Amino acid sequence: MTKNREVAQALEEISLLLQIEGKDKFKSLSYARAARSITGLGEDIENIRDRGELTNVPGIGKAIADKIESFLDTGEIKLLVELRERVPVKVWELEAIPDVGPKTISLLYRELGVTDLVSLEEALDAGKLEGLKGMGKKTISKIADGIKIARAGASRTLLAEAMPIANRLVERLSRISDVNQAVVAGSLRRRRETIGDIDILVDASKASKIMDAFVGMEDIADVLVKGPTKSSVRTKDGLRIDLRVLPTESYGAGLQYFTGNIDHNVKLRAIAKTKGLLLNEYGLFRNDEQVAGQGEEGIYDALGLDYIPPELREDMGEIEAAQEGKLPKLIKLEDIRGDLHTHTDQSDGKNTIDEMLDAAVEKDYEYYCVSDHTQSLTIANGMDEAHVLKRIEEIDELNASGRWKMKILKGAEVDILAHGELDLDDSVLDQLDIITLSIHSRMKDTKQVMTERVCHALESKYAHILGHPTGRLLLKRPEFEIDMEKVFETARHNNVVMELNAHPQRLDLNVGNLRAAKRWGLRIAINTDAHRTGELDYMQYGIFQARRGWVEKYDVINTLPPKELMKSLRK
DNA sequence: GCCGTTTTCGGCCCGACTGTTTTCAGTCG
Repeated sequence: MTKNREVAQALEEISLLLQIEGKDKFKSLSYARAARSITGLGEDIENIRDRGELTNVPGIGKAIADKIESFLDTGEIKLLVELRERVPVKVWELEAIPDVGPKTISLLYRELGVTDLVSLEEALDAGKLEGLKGMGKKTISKIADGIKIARAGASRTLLAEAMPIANRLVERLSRISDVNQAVVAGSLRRRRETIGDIDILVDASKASKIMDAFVGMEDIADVLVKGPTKSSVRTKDGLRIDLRVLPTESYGAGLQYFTGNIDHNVKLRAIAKTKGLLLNEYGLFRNDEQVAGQGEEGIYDALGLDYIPPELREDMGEIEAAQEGKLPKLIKLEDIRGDLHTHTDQSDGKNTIDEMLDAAVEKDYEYYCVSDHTQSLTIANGMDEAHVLKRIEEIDELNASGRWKMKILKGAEVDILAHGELDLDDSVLDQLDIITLSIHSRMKDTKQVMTERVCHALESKYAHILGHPTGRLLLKRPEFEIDMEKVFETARHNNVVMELNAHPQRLDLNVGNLRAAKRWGLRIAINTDAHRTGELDYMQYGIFQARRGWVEKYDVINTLPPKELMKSLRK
């Protein structure tokens, strides 16, 4: 996956440099489009290249595919090298300044020789920006302020951190009189793993009053934009919030437009055009007559598309599927019948088994698997064989007691050791209901070693589920190097289920891997990995991620009734 | 450079806001 980021960055840089050169606008847009597409892939671009399917990726044609291959083979793209020579500007630094784009960068470079933040600062201090075309006092001071923001770097926020903040905002806005409804839009509504800002849409006829209330809220550090229908602020903790107000008759169109993503919207508007229609945030229009717009459904319908759930709106095939009536029936939270990966205070969890079970019953689960860590994970107080056997006895007694109206399953999260051996003796593994295998050590193994190690573990007859298969921690630790296609193939042969770990910092598998797992005919287990009672709520984030990965109810084993669940795990 | 319900050429989403301008260019989403 690190390669995906590198390729996307290279293409994005080409796009920016082409824009700075100001030659062919559409060519530069193509590179940007391709870069966004790769960013949204999830799946390893190297695997796609190996299958010879690069040009199947939306926005990638022959020319860009060749450049990607060149980058993967040599680490270079000739065009990029040449562009950097012609325009030796550190685009990433300058582009990060708010309100500074290609035209401004071009002007600053051509007129003043500015190539990075340091030389820009020097030019500012020397008063050299004054007198340049379009550079008034306000623009110059904006640039000066923007340098600090560029230095701080773009920050992203976990979905699970942003969602409560956004919900509180929506609630506050809803309470303003004249507001009919307020709702979260943007990447938050698409349930992306991390978000860059919070987008909120308000349905109201009198916008100005709402704008005043919005920018006047506590915790607002800066007002970035304020107009009659649209405002942006930055909160004291650095989060950007965009607010758009639209009247009721445009609410659906506004929601559609504001949910995005850009490529999804662009394609929809192009389809509208072919039908002699105009689509914007006010509605879908034939000449001046509004054909649809109060609800989102009406817009998709009028464009000849099935309704596309927000989580799929990334132009990754969903529009074509909607045209053909082939959209997946996405899984829902209510479909889940139990949690198969949870911890207690017997290893590194914070609550007792009784407390966890009480919390699980609250969720109306039909089964619940207790799966604490095993011995080699000493830092998590992992259990040895004797401890696991004691736990097995205990759970048998709990089940016999009938105190909880659900089946308590005996499990363990068994460490995969250095060469793919399992961290418990077979005689003990044999007595467990569900065994989840996980990597917690040697995460810097080479791709080949890691792949062999995991695949060897999956070949064990005790391998039921592969836990958090790529080991990533969002915004913190990248996925470890591993050939997921090999892993999927081995899992397929050995009837091993892939976990979608629902912890908001993991969401592991990612979207591309979920779709790839589906292609392999693999089944998924959506598990919270809860270490305390409240974390059982993480299931909703797993469902969000599953939906983004086009996962349906029948793909997921913990939607099955208890008997069928156990049957499905048999070797 | 990409792409196809105008299909291998000729298009390429659409509008809000800002600052600097006297009507618009640049940026952003």
